[in-house]
Amino acid sequence: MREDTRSRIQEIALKLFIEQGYEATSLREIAEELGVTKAALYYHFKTKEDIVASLAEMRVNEIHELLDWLRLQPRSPEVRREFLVRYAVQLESSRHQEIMRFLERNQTALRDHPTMVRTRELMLELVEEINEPGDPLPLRLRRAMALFSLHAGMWLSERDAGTREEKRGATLQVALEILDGQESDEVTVKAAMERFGAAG
Amino acid sequence: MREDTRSRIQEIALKLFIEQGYEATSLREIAEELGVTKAALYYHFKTKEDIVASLAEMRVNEIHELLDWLRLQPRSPEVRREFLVRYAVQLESSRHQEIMRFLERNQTALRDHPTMVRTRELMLELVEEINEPGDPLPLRLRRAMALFSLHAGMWLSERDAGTREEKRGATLQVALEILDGQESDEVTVKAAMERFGAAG
DNA sequence: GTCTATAAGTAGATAGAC
DNA sequence: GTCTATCTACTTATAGAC
Repeated sequence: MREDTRSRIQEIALKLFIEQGYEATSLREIAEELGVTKAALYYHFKTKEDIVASLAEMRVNEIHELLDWLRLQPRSPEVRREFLVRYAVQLESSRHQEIMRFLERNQTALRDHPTMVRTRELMLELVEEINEPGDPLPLRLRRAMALFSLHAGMWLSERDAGTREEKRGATLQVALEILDGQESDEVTVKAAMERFGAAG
Repeated sequence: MREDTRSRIQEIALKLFIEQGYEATSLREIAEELGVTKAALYYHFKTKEDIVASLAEMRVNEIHELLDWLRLQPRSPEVRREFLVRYAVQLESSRHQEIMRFLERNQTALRDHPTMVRTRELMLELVEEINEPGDPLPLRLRRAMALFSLHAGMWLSERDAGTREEKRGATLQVALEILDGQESDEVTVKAAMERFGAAG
């Protein structure tokens, strides 16, 4: 089947790109792990970059969905919290978590890649949407950091003690605390975490 | 002069490693930009990895200094704030800021490099030192995030509006807010920022 | 300290048989 | 769809002249 080999290539490439980096992973390695020759890869993907593009596109679509939703909402504290929860839920989806890891870890190598440029643009638009035009710099920065902390939590919690559930709960809690400047009451955080848990 | 060429190699290598990535930068490029041949590089550095090691070592030394200081202090809110300020001051030193950018952007490529492993270990020890053994996970995570936000602020503020002074002030302010859970009064933040400004 | 020349290997990519 | 064989263009690294 055509689609099967294609997606196996994506799967293996993604794994190796995360482990070793994009530049350090050769098509030979991908082919070997798949049990075929390099030439076979070229039937499914015209170039090495095309493999990257096919992976990064999935992420672009996800962010775009979120951005479309956000633009239909008014700018309010409630929407910002809801947005953070939605973003966290998206991060939890294991396939997209891997793709994001790949994108994060290969930022420099893929700097000028069109899908990469698009991803950065969309992320900046997200940050703009959760801020009001006249907001002071520290407030803008703090909101951006709240979003960013969901990413950071991902890698920090690899190491720390605790179950997976505890870690993702803690990460979301901290992100919400940062967003609201610690004003978020326990009830709000608890409610958000329940929604978060239900979606995982 | 021997030392002169050696440090010019480091300087150019650092620049190219940041711009293009470690793997994507060849010794030919470094040599060309320096105006010598590849062979000349090999007189100063045995391998490409040795150039990296010489760069990463500077960072290791800086973190170690901070860790040594931190271990002599009691674990208190004041010390944690003071630590954040010291860390921010270190980040401001332009040479080390570049080295850190290099390390951040090439994490995957340098994953197994000894100096890289050492850097990660030291960072984790710093995080341990600003936490008490029995602290709950969300609190631990938030403190780690405060430290991390100083890094994030570095790249976020590349884009945002405002002067360099405003940006670094805002970044430190946000980091302190995250650390204390917004409890830090204005006076404390102002005092910290003044110290920060004096060191830049 | 820097050069020329070259070794030895790998990369991404293609042509054409099956 | 996958193969073998091959091309071209690099790469890191070394030997030895100046």
